[in-house]
Order: sequence, then C-alpha cells, then structure tokens
Amino acid sequence: MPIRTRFAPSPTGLLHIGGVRTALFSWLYARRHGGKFILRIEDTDRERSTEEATQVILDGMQWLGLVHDEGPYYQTRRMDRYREVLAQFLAAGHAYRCYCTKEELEEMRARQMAVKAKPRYDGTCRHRTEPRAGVDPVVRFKNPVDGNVVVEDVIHGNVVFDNAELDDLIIARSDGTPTYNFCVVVDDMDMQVTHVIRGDDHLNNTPRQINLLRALGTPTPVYAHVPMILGADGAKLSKRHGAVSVLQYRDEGYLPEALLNYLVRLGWSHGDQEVFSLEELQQLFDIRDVNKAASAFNPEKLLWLNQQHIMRAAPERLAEFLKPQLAALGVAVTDDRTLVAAVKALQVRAKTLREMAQNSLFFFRDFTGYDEAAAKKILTAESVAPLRSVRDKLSALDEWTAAGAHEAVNQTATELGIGLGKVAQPVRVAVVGGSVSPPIDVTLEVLGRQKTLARLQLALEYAARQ
RNA sequence: GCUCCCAUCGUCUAGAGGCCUAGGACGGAGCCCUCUCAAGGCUUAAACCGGGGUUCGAAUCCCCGUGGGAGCGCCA
Repeated sequence: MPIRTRFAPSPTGLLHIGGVRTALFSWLYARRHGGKFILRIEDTDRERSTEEATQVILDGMQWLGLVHDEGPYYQTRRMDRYREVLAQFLAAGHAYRCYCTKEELEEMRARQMAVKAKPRYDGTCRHRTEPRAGVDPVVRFKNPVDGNVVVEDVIHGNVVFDNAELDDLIIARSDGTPTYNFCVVVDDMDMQVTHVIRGDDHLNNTPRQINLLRALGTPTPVYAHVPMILGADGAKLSKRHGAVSVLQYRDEGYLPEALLNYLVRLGWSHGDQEVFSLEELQQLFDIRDVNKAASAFNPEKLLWLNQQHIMRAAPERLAEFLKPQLAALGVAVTDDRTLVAAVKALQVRAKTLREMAQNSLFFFRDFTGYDEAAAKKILTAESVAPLRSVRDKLSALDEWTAAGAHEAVNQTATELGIGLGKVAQPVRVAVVGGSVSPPIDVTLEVLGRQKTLARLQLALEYAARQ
C-alpha cells in the first residue's frame, strides 16, 4: 500500500515552527517512501479561521519547499460528505441526538470537578427517544463503555486508554456542523491516509478517533505523535521565540533549508552529522527514529546552521534571496555580476541574508561617514603614506583584479617597511567606512576601480587633516 | 482534580545491560591561522532528576517518588 501522509493545519493562528516541523516530518516520510503528501486545511471553525492564516500556510509551505502532492483540501467544502456520514452514524446507532443544554453541561462539569472527578458527559441522552422542545440537539458519538483502546504509536509505543475514561463526544454542533474529531476521521478515511504524523498534544484525541474509525469500519492508520517544541526558556513556545509566522524567518534572512535542517534535528539525529541537505534528509529520515521528549527551541543553533547553509549554497541563488533584503534597505541592485561577486565575498561571514545585505551595502552605495572609532584609530596622519602609495599603485593598474590589489597592498607594506595591517586597515576604512570587510583585495576588486579610487582620495584628504 | 505523555552537559543529541574515565554539536572559555571580520583547526569547562529494586554488572530494564508537558470545549 502506498504511503500517504498529511499535514492538516487549522488556519486559526499563524503557521509557526511547531507546525512546520510536523509538516516536515510528514513530508519527509512520504518522500522517503515514495508516497504522497497531502495538505488539508481544517477550517471548520469559521469564527476563528482567517484568509490571512490560510495564506500564510500556503506561502510558508511554498517558501520552505514542502510541496504537497494533493490538495489543499478545505474541510468547509466537504460539509455534504460529513453530513452524509453523520446520517449513517445516526441510522446505524453509532450516534445519538443530545438535548442537554450548555448550561446543564457546565453544571455537570462543575459537579464532577467538585468531587475531583474527570469532567465528562454522563450519557443522559443516550437512551432518549423523544426530542426535547425548544432545544436544538447536538449529535454525540456512542463511545464504547468498556474495554480499552490501544494506540500503537511508532514513537511512543503502545499507549492504552480505558474506554471508561472517554465520553460521548459531540460530533455535530446544534447548528448541524461537524466538529474536529469527526471531520478528521472522515477525511483521513476518504483520503486514505496511511500515516498520521502530528503533535503529541493530539495523543489524547487518538483513542476517540480510533473508536470513530472502528464505527466506520475502516482500518486505522499508523500513528506517530511527535513531541512538541518548547521556547528557549523551556516553557511553552511563545511569540518571544518562534511562535511567529514562519515567513518571518524568511524576512529575517534565513534559508529554508537551514530552518528545516534545524527543525529536523529537534528530536531526530543521524550519527554526529549536524548539517543536512534536503536530499540527504529525504534519504535518511525515518519517523521511527524520532525522540519522545519535547525539545527547546535554540535560536543560536538555528543561526549557526543558517550560516552553514549560506556557506554551502550556490552564490547565484543567494543573490536572488539577497535582492529583497537589499531592497528593504533601499538598494535596488541592477548589476547581477557585482551582486554575485559580493555574495561570494561575504558568504562565509554572514549568519543571515539580512546581515549579508547590511554588510554589502558599501558595494552598492556610498556611505555618508566613517565609523567613528575606526576612523579615529586608523585614518590617522600615519596612514597618509600607505594610502597614497596604494592609491598610486592601483591607478597604475592595467587590469582591475584582486591579484593586482593584493600586489599594491603588499608592495606598499614592503616599501614602507610596515606591517600589512598598517596598509590594509586604512584602505579598508577608506573604502568601506568601517574596519570590517572581506579580504581587502577581493573587496577592492568587487568594488571596482572608480569607487575605490574616489573613496581612497576622500580618505586621504580626511587623514591629512588629522 | 482525573487520564495520558516525557526525563543524559545551559540547549540539541549519541547511548537499545558490560565498548561510558558518558561521545558529538550549538553556545562559553582559551590557543592557532590572520590585513579586519568571519570561516577553519586545536584545547577546555559542562550532564545520566531522586530513591528503591533486577543483575556478576544499569545512563540503559522494573517500581515508586519528583519535576515538566498535554488532554479533559457545541476549539482545532
């Protein structure tokens, strides 16, 4: 039987890294086994579902490359099907109409809590035959009263639930609309989902769903309940760290493969390997190897992985990602060759694309002033001689290359009998405005003759005044 | 409260009874390389939640605590 997995988010909040990780696991598992990955939007809660959230899910999945093979299915478009199964349930005696009011249910819960019992429906309407006037009934599933349900979970092993702990859950509201657990079960059946991979906050729902599936007379899928992601402080994931739209990571300059690499390593490992390409993951990942314990989100490791992936990425591809980052800083790049050259120069020294954009600014536009500390320390009267020498040698260059620039700097140092730093640093501050940049020779090459010479001239004048 | 889940360095993890003097990675400290910043290399501090068993032997198996998490909704 072909493997079929699904990701079934509800568009009630933003797609964040917790959701992305379960999506990733489902996607990888399907890929690994040549199966299909289905996207299903669980939007039955019309009150809280939003267009915006749906769009974030779609855009986020696309940015990450977690492409679905089927869907997206929308539960709101499957209402007829749910009603059909609902009618079957009622007809077969698997479900019944319950006329208890919300107020009555609340009272019941309060009473149960008062005696330290687990709040649950007592089955009052189970055997009711007559409707109650003035009450629109809900539909409840007739859960087995005894015996137990064993969830065979590939991550947690067998988890046993007594049916006595479960109650008759509502599968349709008084307005006739179906509820979550019911829709999920019908969908998973109809879509022939073979592996349900989801957060372990759903583990407690699973026995109910299994009972529903049994009533439907359909086989149960394989379950894998993956542990949750905690915030960096070990508490619940919050806005402060990670519970933001995944698209924010894109905007902050993270590479999709870096985020995915980070998330897959939360609860999964392969020997001592830390950096994985998407191709490797598709070959190596197995849901069976995922840990049981929740793990804390560590932004610093994500940052490190992002840098690792930036170092390994194709410069041309990075250049495309860099454009919007530069645009956000007010720079519209038209010269792709220079952009790619800048990327290559900065590739090993940027943790994010945003940082790369910031550090490449001087290639594309003139800076307004020198970094104060750097200028004070480096563009001194002492720097006039080396700056002048480098400028002269550079202007005499026939071909503008890194090798030529290298020679100019080295020869200057030799001729003046000073260290390389005494030459390179003034030049650096002169052309970039601060004391940090890629190696000075490649910096000059990428910057080009015109800008280099002009900026050296300005620095020379500045230094002469010191 | 009840039910379920979980528990190795600060964090992510390796570890499926002897290979553990508990390994790797991020982060920290130090050194090397070096024109700056990175990258890279080397070194270093840092953990088996507690208590009972089982066993010749336990981080690994069992039980009990403790701590954390989830669920208990006409939310998903």
